[in-house]
Amino acid sequence: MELSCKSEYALLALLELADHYRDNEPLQIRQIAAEQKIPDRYLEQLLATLRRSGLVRSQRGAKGGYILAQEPWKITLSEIVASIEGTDAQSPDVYRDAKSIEGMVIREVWQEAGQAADAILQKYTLQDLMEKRNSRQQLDLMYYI
Amino acid sequence: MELSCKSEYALLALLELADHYRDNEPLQIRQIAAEQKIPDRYLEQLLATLRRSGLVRSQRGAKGGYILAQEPWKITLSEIVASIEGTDAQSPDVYRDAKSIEGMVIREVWQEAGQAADAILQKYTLQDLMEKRNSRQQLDLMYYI
DNA sequence: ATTATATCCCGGTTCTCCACCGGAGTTTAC
DNA sequence: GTAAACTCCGGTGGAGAACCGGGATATAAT
Repeated sequence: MELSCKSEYALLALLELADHYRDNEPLQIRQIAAEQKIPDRYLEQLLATLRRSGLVRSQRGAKGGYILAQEPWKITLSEIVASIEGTDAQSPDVYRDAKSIEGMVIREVWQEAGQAADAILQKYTLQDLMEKRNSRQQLDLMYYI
Repeated sequence: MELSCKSEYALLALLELADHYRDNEPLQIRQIAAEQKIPDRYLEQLLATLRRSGLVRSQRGAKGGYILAQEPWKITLSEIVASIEGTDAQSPDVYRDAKSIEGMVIREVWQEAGQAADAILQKYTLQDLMEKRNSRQQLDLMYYI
């Protein structure tokens, strides 16, 4: 539904990391930020979040940076947005436990809609996004010629 | 995905209006707010939004209030949340800012997920919610006996 | 006509999250 | 040991959510 800057930045960064996954050497924040036009200080926070979720590993010190913690075809978009968007540990819903029946019914429908959206995000991996992008680039090239 | 207070309040209020749809006389904000435990001054804003979207009609003055503008089985949850949550005055995609190819691919997947969620909300009407609630109440009664 | 009753419209407030910046500390390669 | 990178901490500005209040306006009943 809502595509926040956070999620898009995170996806772009992970896509960049996926591109260099074969190199087996870390990519620095600065490079990712420059390549994808992301404010570096902000990207740093997002990568820290992704690290805490185990999607990315970091190496400190000189020649350090970030690497994907798993192969690109094992990371789904669902995991990414769950990591970045939804650390809704506890919502401040004190009054929500006074659950009317209508409230519960509404919540169930909402949950169903959320699961439908998540099902879509689960069937796409980083690898899929890369391939989608590559074939798109191919298409653009064809039109250019 | 995210179930905001706004949407839940609006749904509860419309459910209340649907309950009294046969009466053909308006329900006041105060009554809805009292019945569904909604802050009345806030509910007023939401009903104003729903009115501007044509989901609800209002009658001013004494004996005034709100009535559903359409039959309960003609109002989908999709319309409701679109009215209340989304003032997404969507501009034509042609004038969408020229982003990177990866940005476009990401946006397409996001759109697909959003449409999947909206499809769920489209297949439920106010009438459906009422029936869901009624059968739920029936169930609770059975357990109570 | 006047009045009681309701919506309508204009604000303001508090709070949280987003997007982002800066500094000080820590780890590591060289 | 120094430079290069991450790590942690806090802070800012803006937007929206979730409210509250006052006054203007419309309408039914007297």
